[in-house]
Amino acid sequence: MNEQTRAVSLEKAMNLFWQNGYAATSMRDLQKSLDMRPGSVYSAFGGKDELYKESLENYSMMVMQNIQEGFLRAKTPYEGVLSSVKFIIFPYAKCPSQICFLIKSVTELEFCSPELAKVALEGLTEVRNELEKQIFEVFKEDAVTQEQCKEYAMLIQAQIIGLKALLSMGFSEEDVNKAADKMVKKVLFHND
Amino acid sequence: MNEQTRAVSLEKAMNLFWQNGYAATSMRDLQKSLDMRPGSVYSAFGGKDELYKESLENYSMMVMQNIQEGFLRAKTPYEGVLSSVKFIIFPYAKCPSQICFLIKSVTELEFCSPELAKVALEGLTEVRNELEKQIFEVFKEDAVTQEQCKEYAMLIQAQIIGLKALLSMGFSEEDVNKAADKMVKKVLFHND
DNA sequence: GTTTAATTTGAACGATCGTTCAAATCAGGA
DNA sequence: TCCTGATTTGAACGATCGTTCAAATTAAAC
Repeated sequence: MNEQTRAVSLEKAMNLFWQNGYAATSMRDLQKSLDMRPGSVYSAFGGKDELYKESLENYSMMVMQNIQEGFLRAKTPYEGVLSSVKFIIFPYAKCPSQICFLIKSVTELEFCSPELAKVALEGLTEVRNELEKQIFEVFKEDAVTQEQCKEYAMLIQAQIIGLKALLSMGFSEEDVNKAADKMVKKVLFHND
Repeated sequence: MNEQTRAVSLEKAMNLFWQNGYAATSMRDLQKSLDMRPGSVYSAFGGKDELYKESLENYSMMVMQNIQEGFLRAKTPYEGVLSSVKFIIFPYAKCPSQICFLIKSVTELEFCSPELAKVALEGLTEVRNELEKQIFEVFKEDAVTQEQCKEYAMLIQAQIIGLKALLSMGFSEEDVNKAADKMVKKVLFHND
């Protein structure tokens, strides 16, 4: 199996896991979606756990790449942070789930398979660290400590998770989008 | 099976489902935890889906009862809202998971079994409506519309979900507790 | 104490799970 | 064209899944 088709297959596996979760996605579902026979899947990716792990890493990489590029494209650091938040909340058109794959994984697997949950947690930390760096740029000319930016990043990440949950609960993209603007501003600029 | 022991069994089932999720909790796990034979479980609760549904309803009831009582005990409406938020974030000592059972259910089941997800969504709506009522009391003497309170309730619920996620991500109760105070205040009082 | 109704038991069912591996197929060099 | 090593195939394995139901046990009524 060449590298190109492997990447396409991994994308498909990720989408299936993302939508249905670890336990509810069977190897047979994956075999069907990837159009591969059992043995081929095992030879290309190892077992279910390994495939899930790669899916998580693939997701993290995708998010990191997009928020880094989005930040560079933005006119101001603040707009950059906002674009990162917006990308994670509204990643792309045909998303298999409104919930971030990493959070969904931690939620499902924190007790059943801590090793996989740990991989998801590492992804969340990576993203949060990137947000922290971006937030630091917003306050570059002010006297805002790294520690403060770390706290902001934590709060922004919590906002993202909460706002995405609103989408799963049926609130409109418009409502959530407005709420995102409002909450990011409140976190970063209303400190009394 | 009498009513008392049935309630105890339901509590145990809820805790198991809450911790491990729907798919990763087998009927055999439940049979062991409830110390009941397969047939007895089916006769008392029906199948797995019905038992899960009852667990969700039991959770919603427990949360509703606690936030209603907490609000009544509070000295001011604002402290009442805060106590509701705090109860959902830090419900009780030996909680099977940091994530709210309702959100965990929606996350896991929104695609695999929409009927169960719908029950969880109804629970979330019920809680949000109670929060809205409580928030309305905070602004009783100001000119704040029902519509505005509805939006606040939505945002507060998003905060709760995000902050609880921070706990699963390893942040300390102390950090999350401080963040909760801060965010509730920002949502309710910083409108510019 | 006997009979009847209600409840509990646990072996068993068919389906599906993740995984394996001998056999079939394919690709490239001689 | 034949050989050889790599890849792909899919039937099959044992384990476990949710669920059933005849039989055993318990409770209630007389």
